[in-house]
Amino acid sequence: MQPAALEVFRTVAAYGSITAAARALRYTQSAVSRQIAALEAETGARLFDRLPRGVALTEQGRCLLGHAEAVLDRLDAARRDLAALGDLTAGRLRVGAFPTAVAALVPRALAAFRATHPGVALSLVEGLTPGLLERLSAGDADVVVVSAAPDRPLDGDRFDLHHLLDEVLLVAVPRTHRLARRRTVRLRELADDAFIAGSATAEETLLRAALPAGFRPRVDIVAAEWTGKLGCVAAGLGVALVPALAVRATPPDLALLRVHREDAAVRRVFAATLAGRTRPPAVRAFLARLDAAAAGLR
Amino acid sequence: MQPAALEVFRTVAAYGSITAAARALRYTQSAVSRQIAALEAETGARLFDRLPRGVALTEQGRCLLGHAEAVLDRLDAARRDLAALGDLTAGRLRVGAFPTAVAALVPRALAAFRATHPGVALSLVEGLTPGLLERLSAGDADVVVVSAAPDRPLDGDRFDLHHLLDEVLLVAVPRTHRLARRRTVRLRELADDAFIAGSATAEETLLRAALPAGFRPRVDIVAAEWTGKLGCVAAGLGVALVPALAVRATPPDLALLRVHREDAAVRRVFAATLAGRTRPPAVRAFLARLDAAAAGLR
DNA sequence: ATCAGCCATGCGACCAACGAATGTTGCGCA
DNA sequence: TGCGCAACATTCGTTGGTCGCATGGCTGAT
Repeated sequence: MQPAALEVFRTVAAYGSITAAARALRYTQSAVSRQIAALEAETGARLFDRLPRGVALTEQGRCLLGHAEAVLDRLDAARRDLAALGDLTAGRLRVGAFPTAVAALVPRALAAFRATHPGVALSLVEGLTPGLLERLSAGDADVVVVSAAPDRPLDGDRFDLHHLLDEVLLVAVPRTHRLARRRTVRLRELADDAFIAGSATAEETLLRAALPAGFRPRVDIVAAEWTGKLGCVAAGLGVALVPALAVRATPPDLALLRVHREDAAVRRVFAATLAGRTRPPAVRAFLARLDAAAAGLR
Repeated sequence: MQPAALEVFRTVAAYGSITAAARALRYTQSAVSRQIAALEAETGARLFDRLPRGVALTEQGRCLLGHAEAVLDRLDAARRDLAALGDLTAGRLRVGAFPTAVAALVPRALAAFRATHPGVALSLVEGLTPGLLERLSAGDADVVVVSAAPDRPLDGDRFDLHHLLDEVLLVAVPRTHRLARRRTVRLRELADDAFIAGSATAEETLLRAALPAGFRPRVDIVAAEWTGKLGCVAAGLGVALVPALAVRATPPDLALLRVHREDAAVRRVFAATLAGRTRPPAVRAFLARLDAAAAGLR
């Protein structure tokens, strides 16, 4: 029941002649004759009636023909699908990323990926680093973009980590602020400024951890959304801490200043895949897009 | 892409281990390892990630697995179907027969066939001999029951003819008829009797041809159906010619007499299949039932 | 540090399938 | 009726693929 034999069988059935099929397949007549004989021996059924001019399918031959064509078609489909997976004209890519990466980095990479590989089905889930790595381990994601503080590195044994960039912390100030022309500030220079905090959880878990232990900003206003937060800053109500990845472009009515690296521990951003697993072609191509997007944001 | 390789692939995927799959398949580990390697070379894709403990499917491996299982399942289905066709637990049988054969002979054979092979789908079409042979040639019937006068034999080159019986001509007479106790009559003994003819066409084409040239029966009544015809005979309105195959059993109120063989040319009844074609198992089995049914009617 | 488990690979042997040539059968033509 | 042709079957020698056996490299556990 080898596919080669089924192909021979199908051709003989189509031509109604062993000799003609042999010509078409560029085999000798004896080879085709023996292939058919072997198939008949294996199935225990006579598949062709030998007529004076050629051969004709028997009932059992017609029965097998349908199955044979289905099998050969399915094998072709398998080859096509595998090739499509290889050259990225089909397939899927399941990406996970932490919230601020979803703001600009990952969407840009996804857009570039889709532009060149429109056949690949994309999906994106947002989550926090531990949950994302859990998804990756469970096989529910192909690649996840995660972050880690330098003093708490990720498990390099379980994951292959592809370093994308180091996230810097920015301070958004009004254009009229006294430090608006500076490129870098120390946090102690902002000790007297009013801080506009973001949503409780994100602010607590992400930014607070990044700040040095001694610094306690004075919080006057809490704004849940980034737009509202930056709006408050632009209106002169105070200043705000912003992860660099959260801003797609510098708004015209405020200034973004880097926090001095000694004041804010940068978070390292990686693309993670399962260790020991070969990265599917789609993942490899997406990593290249992520690199480009990260370079644009650096 | 040989089925054996796909089977190995499926087993390795199921066990997650080349060694375990080899044990299950009663192969050596090296054979399985090389089968997988060959499959990867053929597809141009890495199908498994080699882990410290066993192997794990890659994305492309999962893609192939679905196709491989479909192919293997279909091959199993093909084997089952062929076996079923061989042992008559499945398949179909398309029978054709001329009208009087449909009265008793063919239905009895079909009933016996169905009793032992309930899985085979049966179909029966009624027709005249030329049309039936046309159907057979066109592949629209598997076996046809046909009749022929001895002086006009069927084309033995195009058809394999299996002789079932010779149809005798009967005369139906009332129980009170002067010849009712006889077993055989000469037609000239009925020269003064009134004949009840059947439907015009059937009577003309079938019976008239069977009668000797010199005999002209006196026709008083025409009755289209067999039941009405025999009813008229029972009522004493006359006598009627009846092909033996048209009567399932002797009605209680009339007598059936054989016409002397010199007076009526018997029609030979055959089961015909295409010459040079091997008879499918269902046809062979049905021919045996036809033989038995014919023996019962002889 | 040694051991055990797992996969990859080199080697020799075997079997299956191929091509070339020949045999067999049935049809068509002179 | 005999011959030639066309198509399928069969035999023989060769070749390539696949198996078992053995070995080696690697990793995690005792």
